[in-house]
Amino acid sequence: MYIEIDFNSDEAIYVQLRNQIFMAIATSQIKEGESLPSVRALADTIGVNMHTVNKAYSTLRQDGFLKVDRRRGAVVAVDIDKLTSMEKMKAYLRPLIARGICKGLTQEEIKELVDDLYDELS
Amino acid sequence: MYIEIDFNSDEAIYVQLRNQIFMAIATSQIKEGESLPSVRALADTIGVNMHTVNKAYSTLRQDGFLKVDRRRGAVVAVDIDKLTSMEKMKAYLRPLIARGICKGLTQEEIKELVDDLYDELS
DNA sequence: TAATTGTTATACCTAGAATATAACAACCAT
DNA sequence: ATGGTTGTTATATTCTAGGTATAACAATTA
Repeated sequence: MYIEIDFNSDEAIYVQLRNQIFMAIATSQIKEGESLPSVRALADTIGVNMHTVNKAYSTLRQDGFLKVDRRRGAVVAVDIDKLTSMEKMKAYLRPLIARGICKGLTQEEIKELVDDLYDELS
Repeated sequence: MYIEIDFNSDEAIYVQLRNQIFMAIATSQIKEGESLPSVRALADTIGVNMHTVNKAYSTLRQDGFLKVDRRRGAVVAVDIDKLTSMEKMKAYLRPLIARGICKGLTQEEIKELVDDLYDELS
């Protein structure tokens, strides 16, 4: 699993970490049932504190992407709840779509971006 | 212009403000060339500090949504730069799409959300 | 002249992000 | 059984961002 953190970004490290794990799961670089590196190991390889990784893992667990097994560590286990997922996605999407409309992006242009990204990420 | 701030949200006030102005412009509640309330007036009506509104206006100006005229205040003036807008949209969208793919959302389901939101916001 | 415009400056407080140690129970390999 | 590793929790510290509070400025407007 390739993780790259931009320490000059205004985005929190644990958020960058979370997003990259999203992408790793989406692209099947990590598959359902497989283990993630231990919090200490990952913290060491990317050069951040253990607690920063732990926070990323904790939020991923809380949002239904990981389950924690004492003997196997953090294991990919995605809770599928389509209704909730659609609602969340809609809420996240709303300000982005509004921004795009202001900037003159058409409905088709936005959906082309979705197509591009969906291909890129699956 | 109806602005509603959730003071219990984890989202920063100036970000909520920014997003609602996006939506107001997208839905033509405020139109190109029209003035927004003064920073002091808006701060007063929604019950926050002047500088919080000023920060929202400043970022909107920096991102090409407003132009500031000394005599007319903050005026809606959207800079259309489709290439940059598409790139930004793609960057914002990427982690969201990844999240959706993990949760089992199909390409069509996501595009339906885009359709719904585009209709709602234009 | 008096009031309002965005803007800037300064100071303060609080919460969140990140780091640093340290310890815990549970597990596993040797 | 010992030693090392797992996630987790606790405590403390530093730094930054968000928000508030006054105050002042030049430019504009009534």
